[in-house]
Amino acid sequence: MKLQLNPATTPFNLAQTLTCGQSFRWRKLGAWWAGIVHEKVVKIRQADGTLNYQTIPEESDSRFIESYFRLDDDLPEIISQISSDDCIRRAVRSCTGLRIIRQQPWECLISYICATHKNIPAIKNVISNLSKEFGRRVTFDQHDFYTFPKPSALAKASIEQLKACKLGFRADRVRETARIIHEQQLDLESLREASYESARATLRSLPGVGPKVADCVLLFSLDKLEAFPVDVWMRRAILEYYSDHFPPAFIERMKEKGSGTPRDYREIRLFGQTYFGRYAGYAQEYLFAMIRRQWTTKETSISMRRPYK
DNA sequence: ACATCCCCTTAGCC
DNA sequence: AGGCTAAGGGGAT
Repeated sequence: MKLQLNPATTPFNLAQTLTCGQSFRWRKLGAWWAGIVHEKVVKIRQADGTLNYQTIPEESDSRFIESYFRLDDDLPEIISQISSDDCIRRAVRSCTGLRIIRQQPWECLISYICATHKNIPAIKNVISNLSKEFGRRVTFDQHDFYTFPKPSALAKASIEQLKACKLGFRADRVRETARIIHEQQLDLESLREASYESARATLRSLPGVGPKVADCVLLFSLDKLEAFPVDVWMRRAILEYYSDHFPPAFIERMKEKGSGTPRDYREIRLFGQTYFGRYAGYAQEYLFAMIRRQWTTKETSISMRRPYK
């Protein structure tokens, strides 16, 4: 199947979008990217304005891809809304076409509960283990893929089985959350219609869901583009680019403390949301991508690279 | 090689 | 009430 995009009205960069750390299920197979979306294996590649893709089982409706990659977001309009200064404009320019992915809430929720206190490679590893153990195998082009486990499968799993997937202390939280979703005490899809604040409060009632995990699930799966997740990278970005917007004492504390308190979290989130506006989540993704690139290419100032002693 | 530190945090205890 | 701490295991340096 083929999807033609006009770069002027619908800028999109597939590789950028798949590698910026928001989803953990994609892998490179030669020139193609392959992953699982809504129980289907998807193989996709981009040549400028053209997206080529195949799915197993066959899906003829292109809205499936358009929805997953949020091609319905008016990115030029969003970018103009978040462009509060030169810094964010530079971030946007450096990863043109980066889009937020519309993941499935259930998978997104479990993924980010598992992500607690783990780096990206380790998160991918756990999600892959879980899917292999509790998902369904689908073979495509001689490669094995596994669908994401259903709530019932994780609810029924033993703690030992979950720990064997390298979940560690997250095992209880994952199983308990799975049980609540499986028993339909909480309907994730309905949160799409709720306000940001109300959906956030509901998510926070689940074990393993703190402010950061809630904001990630809201942004990456529940269409709450005003969500502004604050993690260690966002704190580094704030320190590097936006320290002028905070009291000096606050900045000093951030430099010394690795993690920060729930109050600090709220402080930074509210800054992001008021400063960048209703598409703050997009600003967060662009800043996130920029600070990570700066960090890995060692362009960041020396003082920034040794914030914790 | 090898040690040491860090990681897209949460929850439970004072 | 808010600050401190423990909690896998892999990756980076």
